[in-house]
Amino acid sequence: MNSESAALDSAFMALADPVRRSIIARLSRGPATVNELAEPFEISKQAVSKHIQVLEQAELVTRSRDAQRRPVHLNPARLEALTAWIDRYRLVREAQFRSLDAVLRSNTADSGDQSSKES
Amino acid sequence: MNSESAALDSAFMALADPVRRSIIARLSRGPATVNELAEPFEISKQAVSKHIQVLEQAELVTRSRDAQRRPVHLNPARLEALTAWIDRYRLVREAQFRSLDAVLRSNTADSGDQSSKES
DNA sequence: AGATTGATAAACCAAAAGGTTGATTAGGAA
DNA sequence: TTCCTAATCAACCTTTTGGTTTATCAATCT
Repeated sequence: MNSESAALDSAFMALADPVRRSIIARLSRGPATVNELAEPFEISKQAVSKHIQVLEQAELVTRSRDAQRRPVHLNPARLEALTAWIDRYRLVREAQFRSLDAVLRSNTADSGDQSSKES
Repeated sequence: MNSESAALDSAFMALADPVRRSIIARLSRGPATVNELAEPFEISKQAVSKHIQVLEQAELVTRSRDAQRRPVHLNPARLEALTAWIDRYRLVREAQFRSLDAVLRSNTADSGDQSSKES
C-alpha cells in the first residue's frame, strides 16, 4: 500500500527532469551505455551517471553487463504504473464533465468570474 | 517545444509527493477548500496551501472564488498531457516486445537496433 | 465600526536535488 | 605487468523543497 506510494514518489520524481525524460526517450529506441547517453548533454558524465541511478532506483530502467560497459535498458512495466495511477481519475473526470454539462444546460452562471480556462 | 518540457517538469514534480497526489485524489471527487483539503493531514494549513500552489503552478488544479473561500478544482487537461507523454513510448515498447519475440524465435544473439527518431 | 473566518505572505530552517572536480574500481588489451 | 577505457565513488557546493511560526489580507457577519 504505502510502498506503492513510495514507488510513485520516485517514479514521478525521476520523470520531473528533462535530462532524465530525454534518457527515457533515447532508451525507448534500444539500450545504451552511460557514455552514449551522456553524449548529447553538456553536463559531466558523472552527472548523467547520477541521473541513471535515479531512474534505476525508480525502477524505470535496468542495467546489464557487457565487459566494462553497463548498458541501460528501459523497464516498460514502471511506466505502466504511472498511467495506472492517472487512469484512476480518468473515469471520475469524465463524470465531472457530464456534471458540468448538466449544469451548463440547466442553469445560468451566478457571479462574474473566470469560470473556465483552456490551455 | 521547450515550454512543453517545462510544463512536464512542473507536472511530474507536482505529482512526486504523496500529499499532493492525495489532494488530486480528493479533488477527483469534487472541488474542495483549503481547509477541507488540509484536514486529513498532520501538517499545517499553510503547508497545504503551498502544496496547492505547486499544483496550481503546474496547472493541475484551478481555483475559483466563493465568498472568503477559494475552492480548488481538478484540471483534467494536464493529467492528459502526462499520459500523452508516456503514451509516446507505449507504441515503441510494444515494438520492442515484438522485436524481442522475433529474436527469441530466430535465436540469433544480436542487438535489434532501430532507426533514429526524435522527440 | 469591530470581530470572525478562510486563506495567504514573509522570514526562516533542515534536508534533498543537481551539479562540479578528483580519486578509484573493474575489465580488457598491449 | 602496465596501460586504457567505462563507469562509479567521495567530497563539496549551490539552489530548491517542504516544513515551521508569526503576521497579514480579504470577505463576511454581528
